[in-house]
Amino acid sequence: MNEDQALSAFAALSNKSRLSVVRCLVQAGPEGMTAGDIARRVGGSPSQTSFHLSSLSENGLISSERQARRIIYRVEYQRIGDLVHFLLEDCCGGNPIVRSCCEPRQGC
Amino acid sequence: MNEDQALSAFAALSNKSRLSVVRCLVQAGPEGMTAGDIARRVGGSPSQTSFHLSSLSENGLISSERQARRIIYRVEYQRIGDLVHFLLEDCCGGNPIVRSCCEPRQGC
DNA sequence: TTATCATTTCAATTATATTTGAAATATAAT
DNA sequence: ATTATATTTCAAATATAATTGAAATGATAA
Repeated sequence: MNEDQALSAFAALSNKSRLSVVRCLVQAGPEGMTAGDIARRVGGSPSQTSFHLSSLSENGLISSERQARRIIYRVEYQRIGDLVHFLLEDCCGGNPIVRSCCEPRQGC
Repeated sequence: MNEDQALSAFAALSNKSRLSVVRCLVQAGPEGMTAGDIARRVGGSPSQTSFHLSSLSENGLISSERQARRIIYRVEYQRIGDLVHFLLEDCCGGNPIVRSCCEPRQGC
């Protein structure tokens, strides 16, 4: 992941509705969730939610697949991992304080 | 770190100038860097840079200390670590793919 | 093939963020 | 005291992002 991609990914995650979408999809797991269900769950209008889903898709943080007339969205863990990696290595030079926050039980 | 703090931190890091500031301060190390030097380094006007430094400070991503007529800024690794932790645990539920990207050599 | 459902797209509005340059503040030097 | 340096603050202008509601698209069912 390069700098511009990281900047866009940070922008995508800096919006409350979009962060909710990501969390929804993490909860939903590998089956994913349809656009309509996501909209209902995060409490947004269809067009509003579609706008946010596009933003997350364009950044590769989620992916989509058409299934009949629904569109199913799924979280892309690898891409979020790439962002974490960018933050740790490219941005913070592998600093041990930051890296220690990746351990489950480490008081961060 | 709570959700609102994470949202603000993502917003802070989603700007090119501000991300440059953070990288500058990582390079500078524990001695930190004065506002003026940061401005010159990232190629921004004093007032513009001050605006971005405020944004990063308010989010706790950097800290400042007055030294005579200069103000020295330093990166707050712990806070960036907290954000990484939020992304890994609160947002992604400790997903192993994301967590594996914290390892230095793991192809992320 | 007409109607319905799920979603996206678009243009207009509203809201938020950033830049700009001048003025204000704070500290130090002459 | 006056001047110079370092930084911030402020208001105005500009740029970017988000919301809204109506219309368009795509897929299925009657």
